[in-house]
Amino acid sequence: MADTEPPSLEPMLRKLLGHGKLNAAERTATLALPHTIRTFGAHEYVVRQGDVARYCCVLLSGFCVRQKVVGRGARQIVALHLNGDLVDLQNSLLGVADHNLQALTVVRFAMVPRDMIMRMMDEYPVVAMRMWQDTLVDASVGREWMANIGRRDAAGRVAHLLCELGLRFQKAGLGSAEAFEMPLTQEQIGDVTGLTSVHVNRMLKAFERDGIIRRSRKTVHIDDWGQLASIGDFDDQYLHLNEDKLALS
Amino acid sequence: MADTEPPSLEPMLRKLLGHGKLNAAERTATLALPHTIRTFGAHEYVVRQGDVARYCCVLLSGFCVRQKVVGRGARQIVALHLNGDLVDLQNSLLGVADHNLQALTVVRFAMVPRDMIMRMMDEYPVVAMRMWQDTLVDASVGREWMANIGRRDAAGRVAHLLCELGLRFQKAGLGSAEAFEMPLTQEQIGDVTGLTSVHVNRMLKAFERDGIIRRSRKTVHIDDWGQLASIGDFDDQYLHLNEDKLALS
DNA sequence: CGACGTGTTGAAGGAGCTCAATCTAAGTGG
DNA sequence: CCACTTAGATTGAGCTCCTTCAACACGTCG
Repeated sequence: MADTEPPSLEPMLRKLLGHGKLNAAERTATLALPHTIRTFGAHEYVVRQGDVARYCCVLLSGFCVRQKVVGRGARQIVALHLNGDLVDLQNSLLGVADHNLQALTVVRFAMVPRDMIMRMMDEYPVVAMRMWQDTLVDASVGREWMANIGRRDAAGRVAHLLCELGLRFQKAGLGSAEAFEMPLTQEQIGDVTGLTSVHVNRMLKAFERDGIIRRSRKTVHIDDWGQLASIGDFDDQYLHLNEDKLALS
Repeated sequence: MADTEPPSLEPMLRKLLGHGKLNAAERTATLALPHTIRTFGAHEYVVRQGDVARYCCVLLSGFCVRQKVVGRGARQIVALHLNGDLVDLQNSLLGVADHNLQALTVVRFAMVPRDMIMRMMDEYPVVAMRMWQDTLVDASVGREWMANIGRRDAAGRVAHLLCELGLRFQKAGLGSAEAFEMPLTQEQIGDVTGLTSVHVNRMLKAFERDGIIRRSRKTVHIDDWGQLASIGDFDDQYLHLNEDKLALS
């Protein structure tokens, strides 16, 4: 289980460096965090609502979502994670998970025990700060999704999501902003945007008809980014991709 | 301006203690955080999207909301803050505000410079941890709102919000769960729930007709909590009100 | 090859929106 | 103290965007 020889946590370090500087000692300590590697199958639940969370999961490969189930079965996806994301710091620091964590594809995690995060906090406050910032970016994305679901029409919601995916995939090295492999089914796109799969389909077809996107297999090509961004009222500021880190030491 | 004689930050300390223990030194250091007191009028913007955030605001009295404006004018309220809340740690740690902070009523803040939070982080990691936890609870509420907006019908959304307000007001000492003063106009309730003010009105009237709630002036009485919670599919877990703090030292 | 998950399409209905008028309460200035 | 103003609440009518239901197509994988 324990598998610490290769620098498994390198994707996490890269993510944290995206939020600001870390000195050599901090970088070393980050990579040295004890962890185990675990694999989950597609559709498998990694954490269930109500579980006591003992691990912070660093996503090494694959895709997973955080989601809540309301009333009788309807599902809302509240976050989408890819490559290098620190998943479930949220839950693990609050003790009891208030939502589910589910794998979309086969997924590989580096599981870091919560206690180790706490110790890191004490010894390397700056590293903790970077982790904190990461959860804040998550929250920022969440706020944008809220606005997306609450105040845009169906076309806007889907367009906005496509733009976001493009940029995030590019950043994660999984494609370009204009061409990437869609990890979500149309039903899952609906669960992100608060729509039905049927209506998501109609929106996608409409974009395709209008020459804004093209699809082949699972690949999405965004041919007219400008128009898609306009329909989705998309402004990437909320992703905090290119923050001026200087402000934060 | 500087007004450090009375323990202005006491509400913040109380909030942080809600997330876990702090020792005497940590409590003292928290109360000793340098800050200035500022008052804002109703409807005034405290922070605007795009602003460089230099302060973390502790809400001493009044109500404020965090909100985003999409496309041409539609507004989505992404968080509601009352008494003692640490507002805008989110923004202040990320540098550039990705949303607006607006006062609903006359509002008094203790403004703590961001640098002081950063220093606190170094010297008292446990205090920083409690602040982090606070932002995580904010995020948890945000996720529930997302599910509310995306996957419940209009009656459910409004009912859910009323239940949440009741519990939060009770916790903040501003009323009981069954009777509190509504700080939001129906239009603002719409901006929280992704509905129009007209439809919010119809939902409230329906609840009143069915004997679930009563309203007089701005006061809301919840007469049938069970039914309201059922309509809103309400489960207070996401508010993390009574967490088992023992888990976190 | 057959089955299941996913995507696609049509038709019909309804939940919530838009527009607009009216009503109420709480100021505000004279 | 009262006329006037204004923000917010209330109500109705019509409409539309999105859902629901249902059928069918496609492709991938056993």
